[in-house]
Amino acid sequence: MTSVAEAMVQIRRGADEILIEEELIKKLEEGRPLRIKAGFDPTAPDLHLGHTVLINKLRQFQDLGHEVIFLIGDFTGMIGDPSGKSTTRPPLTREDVVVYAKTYKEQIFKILDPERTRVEFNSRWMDKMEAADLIRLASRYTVARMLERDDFHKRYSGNQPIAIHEFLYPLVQGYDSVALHADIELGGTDQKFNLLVGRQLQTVYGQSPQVVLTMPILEGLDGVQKMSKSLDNFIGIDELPVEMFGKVMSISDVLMWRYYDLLSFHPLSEIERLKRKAKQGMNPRDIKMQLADEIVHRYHGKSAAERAKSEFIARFQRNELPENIEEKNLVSSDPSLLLAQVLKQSGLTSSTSEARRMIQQGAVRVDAGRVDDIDCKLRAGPGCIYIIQVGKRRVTRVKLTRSGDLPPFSRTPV
RNA sequence: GGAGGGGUACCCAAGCGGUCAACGGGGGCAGACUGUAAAUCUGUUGGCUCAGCCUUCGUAGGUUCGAAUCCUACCCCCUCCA
Repeated sequence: MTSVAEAMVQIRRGADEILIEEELIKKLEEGRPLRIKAGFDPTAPDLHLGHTVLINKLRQFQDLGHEVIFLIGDFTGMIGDPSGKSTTRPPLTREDVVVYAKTYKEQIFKILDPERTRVEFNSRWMDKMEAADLIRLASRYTVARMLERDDFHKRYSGNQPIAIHEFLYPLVQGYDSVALHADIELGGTDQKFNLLVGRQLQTVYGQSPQVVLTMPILEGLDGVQKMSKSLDNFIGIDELPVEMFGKVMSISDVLMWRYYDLLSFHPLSEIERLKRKAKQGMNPRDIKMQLADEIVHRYHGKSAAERAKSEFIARFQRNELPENIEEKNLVSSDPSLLLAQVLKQSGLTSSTSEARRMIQQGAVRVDAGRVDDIDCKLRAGPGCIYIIQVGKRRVTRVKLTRSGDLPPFSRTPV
């Protein structure tokens, strides 16, 4: 068994804040498996690296012998966590929640140990709560304290609406800790308020208050905003190895260190060594590659990571075409089709207007040759296959046939 | 319940009868430079059968040769008073 002091060193790594550390040490000294709670909104079905900062920490607690309670907030999900949001969120339907929750369950065990994970749904106790109980719960907190919360405060003073039910979110989340007798609750720094409500409610209900541990929020690919699906700045743990590798490589050098700090499992000394090397002139690109390698390896295995890396090098350092190019079959009724039409119909651009813009801006290549003629047409017929690129990342192999060339039986039956 | 302010493209935000597919900023996309980095510069950012045409300024009507701009009704948001 790891000593308390050693455990504390591990637990502190990457953590933003531990409230209150002395209490945590006391709980650890009791020597029993602690109940570690972390709540998840069943709103974003696909886990991304942003989520893993927290989940990795949960895994760490499991490795230290504690019990993780992965709480799916299916009840609170119907409210929608107002944390960090500047607008009211529409309540989810029960059906949505069920679907999302299922996806979560399928994905977390890529990181967590199923043996030491208890998956809970807060509807289990919240559904039983009666209106009177809810009112009693609500009476434990004041509006003034709610408005202390940064996001509520901003919205309130910024003339943005706050619906009453949003106040219930922190209360219910806090009550979950009561229902679960949580010893520790983990959350992002933006959850601090909610986690503290849990402490207070536990005290009110005669329990010893949970220790609150907050983890930093991981910035998305843009390096500024929180990683999230809705902002499309995420790296999903389910993504293809090549995609994943490429996305890591596309982050900025500054962000790379942030990712190293929050995502890498390498010893801190190793990361320090890399930082020194970078200062001495090592190409940050190569350091980034190590990171990309580590992350892809973690979710897809060693060989997939190696393949992703070599493909990346081939594609972007040697400018070769990717190995697997998507193929599209297009049919033209004329002997030739406008390139702009081809771009749109193959899905390389979302509209012909965009296609024309891309051509005019010199972003389009056909069989590796740049085409900037807006009136360019591609011949259609047997054997007319083109490799078409738009920008650096979009590539498709287009097979262009004439409708007359099609054998009769392949026509769509009426 | 009363009084006032406001709803413009992905976001913020101008415009207040024609020159508006709509200034400016952010973000996005593309080009140059690179390390698919950052920074910088440039272009672009409703759709189409694209030197032209069509649909957009909360919703629905109306006035007018002509409306994002004026009128009417409705919906939504905010503030203050009660």
